[in-house]
Amino acid sequence: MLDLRLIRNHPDVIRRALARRNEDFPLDELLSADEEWRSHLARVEQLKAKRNEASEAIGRLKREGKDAEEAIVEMRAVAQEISALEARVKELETKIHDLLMVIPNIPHESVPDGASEEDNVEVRRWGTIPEFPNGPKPHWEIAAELGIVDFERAAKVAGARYAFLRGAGARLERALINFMIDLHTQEHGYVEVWPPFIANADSLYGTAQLPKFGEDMFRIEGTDSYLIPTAEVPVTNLHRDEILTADMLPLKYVAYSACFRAEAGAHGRDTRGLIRQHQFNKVELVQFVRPEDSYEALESLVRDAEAVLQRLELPYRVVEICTGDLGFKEAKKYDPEVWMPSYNRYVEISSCSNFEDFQARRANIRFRPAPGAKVEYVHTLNGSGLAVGRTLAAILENYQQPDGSVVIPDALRPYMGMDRIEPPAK
RNA sequence: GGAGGGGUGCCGGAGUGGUUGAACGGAGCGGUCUUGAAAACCGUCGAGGGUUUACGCCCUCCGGGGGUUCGAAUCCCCCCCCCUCCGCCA
Repeated sequence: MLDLRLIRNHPDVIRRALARRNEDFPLDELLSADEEWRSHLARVEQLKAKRNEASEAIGRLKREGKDAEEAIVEMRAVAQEISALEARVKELETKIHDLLMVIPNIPHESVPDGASEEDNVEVRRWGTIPEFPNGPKPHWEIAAELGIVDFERAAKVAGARYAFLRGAGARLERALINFMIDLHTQEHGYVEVWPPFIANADSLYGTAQLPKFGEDMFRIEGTDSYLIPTAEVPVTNLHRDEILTADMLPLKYVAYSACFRAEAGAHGRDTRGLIRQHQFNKVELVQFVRPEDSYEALESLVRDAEAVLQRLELPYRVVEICTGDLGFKEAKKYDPEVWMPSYNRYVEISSCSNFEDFQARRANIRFRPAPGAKVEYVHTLNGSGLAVGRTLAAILENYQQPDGSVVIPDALRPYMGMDRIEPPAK
């Protein structure tokens, strides 16, 4: 959510932001609703002031045992006028609020202009792309031959876009989760939390999945709760409606969660393998920081995500997302992308964003900069560190061997208890 | 799921229709005292919004939403959450 006063006083700033995003938004409608709201509000408040004054006088008269009937009758009329005007005020407030909920965040000045993902900017590459003389096998073939992923039975049990991991596959998933969390807690200063995997509508408004993206989530029938699409939701909302003290910041959390995505509109994309599932595991990093620190925090957040790829010795690049590809709530975003041999390209495996105060305003997360000072909104950030299923796929593909086995990256061996996944004996 | 109790400011905790935005504590902030600190004492101290060049003025907020009333933290209705006991369950 943007600051209504910023919109009111600097509509040019908003207009430019919308243009950079190539986004249609009825800004003039919002501005005129705001103007009308304020003029009605002024009148209602005048009447209320009058009423308050009269009510106090009535109280005084009654205490003195005098007759107050005349004033009461007069105020009865005023009360009616107030409720009529107030209805209009509320209507306008609802309209303004609804519009504020769907106006996207302002891209940071440093975000490259662009129309689509074609215009995203690669900022760095790391690692060496492996060669496969006989061509790389896709991870779903490798997994099938190793007997570690079962899509068919998952389809029988749950449906399309679910997976059963088995044996070393299941263990690899679990090893990755533990490895990632340990790295972030022990070396990057994050506090581990284990969140609920269900969140209520208030939380989803707070982090801005709602109202615009309800279709992408699984709603629990008969409730206003949803399966979380990412741990970002519960972990950011951990501090909803709170005033933090300055010494708590920066506040850095790492959380494992299963993530659930209905993926409306994704039919036909990445239908094979582990890349796009309705349920997947993710280790998420979430930070609450002072506003002046948030861009520095974004850089270190990306480095924290990259560290996972480096430890696993997976080749990757980092892409800076352009204005046209930037998500609704993001002010700036970097996507680390891992090399996926069978795709012959880099594939998104993390997404690290600074939301500035966009989520903090919605979720009402504030802090007191100094004892006695006025409260301010914090800045929130988050990033995957990393998407576990995609990491597993990347390991299978990048570490595949000519004999059908898959070597386990060194960093993972203590967690796996093996240094190689062997194909079953025939 | 059933029964009972409860949700008040940064925290604790009063307050059941008329100067209560809220007593009293604590924390914080400013000051007196002190070489310094502690203690003591004095003062200050919620959030959001409208309006104003500004000082200020005004409105709203006591879990959320409706209602009654000239007037509601206080009365009525619905909902949510927390606690205790019972049931169920891992």
